[in-house]
Amino acid sequence: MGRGRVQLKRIENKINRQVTFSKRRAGLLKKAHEISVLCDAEVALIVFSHKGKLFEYSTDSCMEKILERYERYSYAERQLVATESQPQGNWSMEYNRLKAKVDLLQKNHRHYMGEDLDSLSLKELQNLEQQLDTAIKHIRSKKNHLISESISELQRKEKAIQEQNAMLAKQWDIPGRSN
Amino acid sequence: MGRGRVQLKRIENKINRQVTFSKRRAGLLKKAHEISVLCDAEVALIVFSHKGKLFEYSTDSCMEKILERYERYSYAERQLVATESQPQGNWSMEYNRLKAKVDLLQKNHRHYMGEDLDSLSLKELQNLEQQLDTAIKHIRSKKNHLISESISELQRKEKAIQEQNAMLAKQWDIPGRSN
DNA sequence: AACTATTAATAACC
DNA sequence: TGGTTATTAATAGTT
Repeated sequence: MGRGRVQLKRIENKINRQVTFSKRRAGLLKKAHEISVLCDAEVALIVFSHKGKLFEYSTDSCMEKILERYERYSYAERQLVATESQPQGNWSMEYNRLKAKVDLLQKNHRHYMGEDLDSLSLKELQNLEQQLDTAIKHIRSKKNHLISESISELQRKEKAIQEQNAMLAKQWDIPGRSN
Repeated sequence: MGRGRVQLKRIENKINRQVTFSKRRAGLLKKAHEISVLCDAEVALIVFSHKGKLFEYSTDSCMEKILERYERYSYAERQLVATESQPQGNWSMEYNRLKAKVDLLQKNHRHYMGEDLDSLSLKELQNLEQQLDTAIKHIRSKKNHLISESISELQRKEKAIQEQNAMLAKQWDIPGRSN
């Protein structure tokens, strides 16, 4: 949508790239905001320019909450990445980062325990409820699976014992009773 | 860019909102990808639908790296504030202690999400179920409280408006009509 | 899921 | 950067 089509490849001209970045960035942030409002969606957008400058948009200016929610969806993978090596450079910074993470997790955990709910909005409560509902379904299904497994295990044992009993009875029957 | 302008406000029609979400989401992801390629930028985009479904785009499909870069960026600012209570002695030890704590919390959290249940015994599953049951009761009660609060707030407003209407009606009635 | 009349975004230019 | 304009791209309403 400009004078002439554009190939989807890195713009080599530096000036041109910078100008396009600036314009498209504005457009992208605008569209992110629009879908967020129009469709009642929660959006987090992070853009690092080629030079490393940060631009961001998040619904209700609440990036951390959205990232936290995102992490809920992908913890299993995140763990592998996050448990990598130790910090190279600034210990103090990395320490604070971890500490903040612990705080976040603890706060989140309290929510999952049904505690400290005062800070949550109705929407957030509904999300939490739905999440817990799903979790409890998984847990019940797992539990029932375990129970039915142990029942069939017991049944198998019972059957084996019965067969053994029958065998034993036979051993007594054959030479024994005749009426 | 469609037949007629569109107001920047939540689309109330549910079907319409869903369709618009689907279309705009595709557009947004496309634009995110384009700016990423054209301008050699690093982009992370997270979208939760109204119903809570997750959609995402990230440059080189590497969301975690970008989020970590983001956190490094934004924690760097908080660093100034957070430079209080830090460990006195062995950084490495303290760091590992915290890291272990994070791992534990994350593992625990997954259980609360109904994930990674294989390692749990029947007894543990039952405890977890009971815990979640309690939590969900608290959450529902909090939610209902919020809802009923907002209902009585609305009723109060309604009443006030009705009174105002009555007043206005009176002002017109008294000097006006004689039949 | 397609279609198309419109609007919106933006590439090139200044 | 910031503004203008010719074009293309996105999409709202419709089928």
